[in-house]
Amino acid sequence: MRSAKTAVDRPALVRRALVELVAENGFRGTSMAAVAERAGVATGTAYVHYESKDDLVVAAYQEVKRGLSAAGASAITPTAPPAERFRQLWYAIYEHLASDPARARFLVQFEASPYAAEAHADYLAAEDDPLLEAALKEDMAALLVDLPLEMVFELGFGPALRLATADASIEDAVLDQIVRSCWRAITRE
Amino acid sequence: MRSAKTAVDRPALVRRALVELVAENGFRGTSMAAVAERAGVATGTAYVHYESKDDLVVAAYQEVKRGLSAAGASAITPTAPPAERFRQLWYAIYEHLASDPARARFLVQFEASPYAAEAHADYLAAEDDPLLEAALKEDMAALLVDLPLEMVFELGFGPALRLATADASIEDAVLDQIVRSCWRAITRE
DNA sequence: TCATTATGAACGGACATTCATTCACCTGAG
DNA sequence: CTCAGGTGAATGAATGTCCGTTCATAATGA
Repeated sequence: MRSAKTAVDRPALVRRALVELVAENGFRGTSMAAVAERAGVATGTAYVHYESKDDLVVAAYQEVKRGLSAAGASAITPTAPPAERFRQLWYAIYEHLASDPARARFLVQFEASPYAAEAHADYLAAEDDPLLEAALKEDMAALLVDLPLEMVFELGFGPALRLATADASIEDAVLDQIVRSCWRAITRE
Repeated sequence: MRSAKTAVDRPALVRRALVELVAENGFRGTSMAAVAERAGVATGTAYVHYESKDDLVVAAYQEVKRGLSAAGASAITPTAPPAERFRQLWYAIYEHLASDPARARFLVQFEASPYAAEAHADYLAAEDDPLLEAALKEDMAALLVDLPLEMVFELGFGPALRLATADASIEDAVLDQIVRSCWRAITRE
């Protein structure tokens, strides 16, 4: 607790190794043995901190999502008008992910997988994405298209996620245009 | 005995079973035994027609993609202006997938998976999406944003794919708005 | 010392793949 | 028309590998 040096956060190493390996090889291609090796830890260590592979996967997902929320929340000016808040959020999410594409690739695979269905249930029970949702709500809600919130997120932020998946960097002018298009996609006419 | 005409297309049954099971349970959750059972054939039958599970998965993907191209191609009026051709294509793709969400869910998972990387190589070698690409090219190309073709597809048609994943039907007015937003997303300002 | 965490060999089950055998259907000789 | 023989498809039990998980034991540190 005192010295920062001796304390190695092994659970964090394990989560990070999982995210990287899933990004590289998919869920089918990443074994717990490989995760442990990448994390520099013994096979059994992951099971000291996580009940099962699924448990670890969900924990890693939640960590990535929390990081995303934090990056988003710190970028928002609460007093800005909705379109501007959306732009701030969008950029923050894109840059957070693009600075570390492994997270983006992990997210894409997780959200396409049946893990997402399970995690979604827990999620709704525990209030969906408190930070991001709060940032969108209230005055913004009146402007939004009448679709399930899930689809609003997909249309609004899905492209940020998927663009961050690629290594190629994108010019700011093009990004600007894409952000505006995303905003138009989720906005009433 | 019946006429020889009654022959069942077992490879097609196997591909279809794979698509359904992957849509329901993901790649991790679908075994070849389960695929065979769903298809109503023996375990070994799949291996008469496909070298491996990967081979089957890729074959199923290509079939779904061909179906998509066909649906798109038959919906296009070659003489219509680009924006209108895009709209026709978008609707055709959306309706083709929404009429059978298993295909959409399979595609989403396939394209997020490491299978996609392999399949992509074969794809580029064998000319990328001949029908769709041709529909977009020429007079349309000049209007498009300067991004890799892959991203143009993602921005332009990704929402159609992901919307088709849900069971909830969407009002035409909303769809119309989304199509226009997709067009704006891939179009120069 | 005691409690907590780490270790990695070992276990059991699941899964992709194989293969010896059976089946369905055709061919053409009788 | 019949039927022996040939061909490829179909079968499903068997095989070997991989992988998630466990656990007896060791290290760590308070």
